[in-house]
Amino acid sequence: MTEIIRNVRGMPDVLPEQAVYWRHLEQTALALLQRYGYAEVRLPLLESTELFTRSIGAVTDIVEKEMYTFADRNGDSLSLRPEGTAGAVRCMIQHGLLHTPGTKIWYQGPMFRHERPQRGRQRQFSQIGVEAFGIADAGIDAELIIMSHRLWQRLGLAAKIKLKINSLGNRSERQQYRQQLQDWLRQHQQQLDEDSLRRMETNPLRVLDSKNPALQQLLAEAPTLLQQLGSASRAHYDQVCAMLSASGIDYQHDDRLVRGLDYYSHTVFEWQTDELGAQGTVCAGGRYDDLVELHGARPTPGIGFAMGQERLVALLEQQSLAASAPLLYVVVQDASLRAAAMQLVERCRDALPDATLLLDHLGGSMKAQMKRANRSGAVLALIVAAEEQQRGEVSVRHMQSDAAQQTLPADELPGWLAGQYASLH
RNA sequence: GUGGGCGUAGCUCAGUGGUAGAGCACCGCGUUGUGGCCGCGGCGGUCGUGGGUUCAAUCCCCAUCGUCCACCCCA
Repeated sequence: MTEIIRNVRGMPDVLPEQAVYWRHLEQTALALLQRYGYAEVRLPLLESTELFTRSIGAVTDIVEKEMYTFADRNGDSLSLRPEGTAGAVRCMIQHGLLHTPGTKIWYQGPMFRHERPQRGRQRQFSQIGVEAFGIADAGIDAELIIMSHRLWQRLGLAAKIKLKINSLGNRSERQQYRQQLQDWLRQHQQQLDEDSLRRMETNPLRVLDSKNPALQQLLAEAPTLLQQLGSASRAHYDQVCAMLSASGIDYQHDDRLVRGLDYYSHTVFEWQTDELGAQGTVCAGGRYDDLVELHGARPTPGIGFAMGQERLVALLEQQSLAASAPLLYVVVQDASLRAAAMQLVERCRDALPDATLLLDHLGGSMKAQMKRANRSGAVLALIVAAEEQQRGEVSVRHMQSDAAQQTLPADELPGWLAGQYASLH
């Protein structure tokens, strides 16, 4: 027998039952983003590899070992996007959209990282990303966070998701801190584990993320970024915090929140849940005031965040989403009546543009068809049979109540159905 | 990339060194033109794959692949 081909590891299918939650998430998010003035962009999945090495940071794991990179037929190095901000920035610069300050965009789609799959982590995963360009004021930092909080509320997830924030300061403050932290870590080398010793050299800020409990205790004594901030950076961060407080947003300042990507500066934040195991970050982002300049355009501040759709869907699946039942399921006595039945259903569809009307195409005994009608959850079953047909009539059976089956002229069916539909809504 | 758990029917799982079972699902019958509940019957498995031990392996051993969880990384 021919071997059955499976999906590629880490690239999962979304089946109908789950897709309902995806739709719900995307529709809810889209409506909210529009209300805050964000415009949609559609970005390619493939970009020049250099775009990512330049913006994400050459020594990050994402670039070093997680990108799907390959040579195009002409030899160019291309990569499947491992995140969305780099492509968004590229797009904005390329099309001159940064000349008008205050451009706000969003995008949605799959990202790719070659990681070992585990709960809440796939090789192809989807994000909804949001970016605002050209706004230096702390108000946009706060608004982005407030907007995301509003989304959690809309989705009924607010109680499960907590906000952590920190400031990484500007480039020079961060560099100074990096040096300071590295020195401090060196003094405590003998207490560090293998991973941390490695990161101490390559990316010392990441040591702060360690999950090793013994290390966490030690790191509580380490110098903090906040202490290192100059007055302007500190004022910016304080403003963000003040605006969040004023809006009633609960947040927790976290000295160890440093984010994985190199391009962040100033405000960084993560929305986390403890209901998804080890991958609890459901939405994360921050400022990247140097990124546009890094890509060769005029310096332009930026800020954005990305939501992990799989993770949010996993939380949404804990609640039930009422699927709307079909109004009608059409049962046909024998195949010779199917054409007439189809015409009748189409007339009904003309009269009820929003209702779900199903015609049985599998045939078989009426008993078998009625079983399918029942399983479909339809409110009504329409029976198209020879005897009624000769009188120009059809029968309607109420599947969800004890009401008696009734017979009515086929011509009156669309109008009668519309009445039934109206009484249900 | 590292470590651990698990791979038996479409799904959830039980089970035994002598080549397998349940529940659910699916199909049919109990109505000559009518669902749900109930009863009866049926379909469905190279027990992940390859090798080894054994008279004999789905069961024991090894390898491999897949999957899940954690590390790592991060949405």
